[in-house]
Amino acid sequence: MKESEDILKTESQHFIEQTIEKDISEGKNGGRIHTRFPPEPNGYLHIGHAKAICLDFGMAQKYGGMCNLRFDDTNPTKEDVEYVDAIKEDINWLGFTWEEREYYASDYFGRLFDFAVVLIKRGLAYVDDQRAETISEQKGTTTQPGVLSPYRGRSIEENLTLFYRMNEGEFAEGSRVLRAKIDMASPNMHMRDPIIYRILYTPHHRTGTTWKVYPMYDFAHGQSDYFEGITHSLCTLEFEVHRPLYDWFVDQLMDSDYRPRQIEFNRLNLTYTVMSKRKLLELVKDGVVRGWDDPRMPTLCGLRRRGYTPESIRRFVELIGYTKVEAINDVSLLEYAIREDMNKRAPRVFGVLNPLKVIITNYPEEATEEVELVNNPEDETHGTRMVPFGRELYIEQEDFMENPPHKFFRLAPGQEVRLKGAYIVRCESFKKNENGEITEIYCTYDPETRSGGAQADRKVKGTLHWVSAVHCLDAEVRLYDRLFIDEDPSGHKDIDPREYLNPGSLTVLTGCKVEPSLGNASALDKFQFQRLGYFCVDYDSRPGRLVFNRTVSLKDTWAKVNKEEK
RNA sequence: UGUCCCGUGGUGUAAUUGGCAACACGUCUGAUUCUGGAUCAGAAAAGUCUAGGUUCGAGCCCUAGCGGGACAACCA
Repeated sequence: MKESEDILKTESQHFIEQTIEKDISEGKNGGRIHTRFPPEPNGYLHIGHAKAICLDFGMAQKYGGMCNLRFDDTNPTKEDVEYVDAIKEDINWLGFTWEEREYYASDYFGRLFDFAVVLIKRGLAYVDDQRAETISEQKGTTTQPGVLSPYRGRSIEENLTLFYRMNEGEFAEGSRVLRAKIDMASPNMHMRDPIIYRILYTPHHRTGTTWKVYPMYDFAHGQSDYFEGITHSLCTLEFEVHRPLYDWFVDQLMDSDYRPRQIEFNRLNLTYTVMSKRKLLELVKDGVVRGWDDPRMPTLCGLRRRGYTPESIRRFVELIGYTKVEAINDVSLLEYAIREDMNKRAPRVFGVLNPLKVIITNYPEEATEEVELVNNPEDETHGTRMVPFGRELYIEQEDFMENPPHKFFRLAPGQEVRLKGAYIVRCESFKKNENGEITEIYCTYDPETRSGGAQADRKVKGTLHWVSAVHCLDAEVRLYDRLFIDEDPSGHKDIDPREYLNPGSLTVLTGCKVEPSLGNASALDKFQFQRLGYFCVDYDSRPGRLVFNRTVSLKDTWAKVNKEEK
């Protein structure tokens, strides 16, 4: 019954899928689907871009189309090749490919220039000699129409000559621009004779000094879509008001039934972080974080270093969906996505973050043995491993209390716990130093309770992780917390998000102890430190000097109970 | 005193296009467990921003409000 219901239940589609399917059914563009992902190479990609990437490439995949990678490199003053390579690496890492279709808006500078000439010849573009401030003033306001530029009536010949001369380097930057002649009274500010070409002498990272004039975004994007045969140009909501202009240029360009259309969706916002490239750049420049790939950054390289997998990011994007509602998504959903992924895949290991020495007084002095531990209880195929056990061990400081509260299931004087995979031990006594800090715990073990042994089924409340003191490896562990203490740090007018920085966003722990099997782990290897969370080997890690990043903690209901009782 | 976009449990989304408001996360129970994790079973939680209208029937269509956002870069 339930199964048939599931089958009958039509899979729900978001509004972009619905639009695309409608276009297909109406036979638009011959039923062809072609999208593009168009980053500007002026910074690193962040998880907001991942949302766009999943859509652009995802729609192409789903509807048997193609997705181009196109660098929107129309502003040489802000762009650099450094970013081109990083962007490509991140897209590939996420699991998408543009095959051989790697394009640049700068590839179209010639065609764009020719198109501008066509517009001039049709009387639809003119050279304006006024300064930026004057043009801006004449634009009017959102409630008042603009005034016409005194240069608006120039002859076609004069416009043509001036535009060519602009590109020959005869005029200073800022002295002249080319504008489309549309409507200075339009309620849409973008239609009030938008600037389409400006003079720039900064060399371009790909075209060098070939060009002295560069097209503006609005004069490059739709046209590039058109040149590439893009059918669905998906972008974020803030470009909604640009759409009439996009369409206006396409109208001038069209010479067949083919036409690209722009569809806008909501940008990704995450709680407790900032997402704009500018603000992220400030964090890097100010040294608030260690770089673009700092594990606290929402950049893809940062998330990668933190231990996030491409699968978890794609899953998160799938969970939040695409709408036109401006929402702020909870980071805890992103954390859910990585936990869900790692739970199935990450090998379980023992790591002790804040070690406390335990001595098993009735265990033979020099003896050592190996116990067998399951690598992943969620997946038998991961097998088992042998972990050394001995008389002296380390457990977590948190796992012992001299005066335990009610319902504390761990070690305390007279209380019993299981050391996972090994024996049940009872705390008999402990030692304190002159500061009153507990330095050593003395336990006895019950040899019959070894896992798999005669008394193994004896029930105790708690199970602890541990490492053997003589065998374990030292490690540094970096714990991360949210970068900001405010849910929406950039959502307050006139307040700099940096006012809300979390001073405790990074905690570096040294002298942590991990089991010996971790000795040859390499960068980005991922593990579950049992009872603690998911951890990932950092790029800084070296044999003999291991460094781990905590990706995310395990859900900790004990911590919650504790907090509530406080 | 403009134009455009958007208002559905705490959060994010869905509702077969006008037919009993569903799913996920989170929360709370209980079972189970050699991870206080995971897993399994169950529960609470919105009557769809407001007021009208059309209709047998409105989250969906219409009107008017209210609230939020985008737009006046030689940025993208």
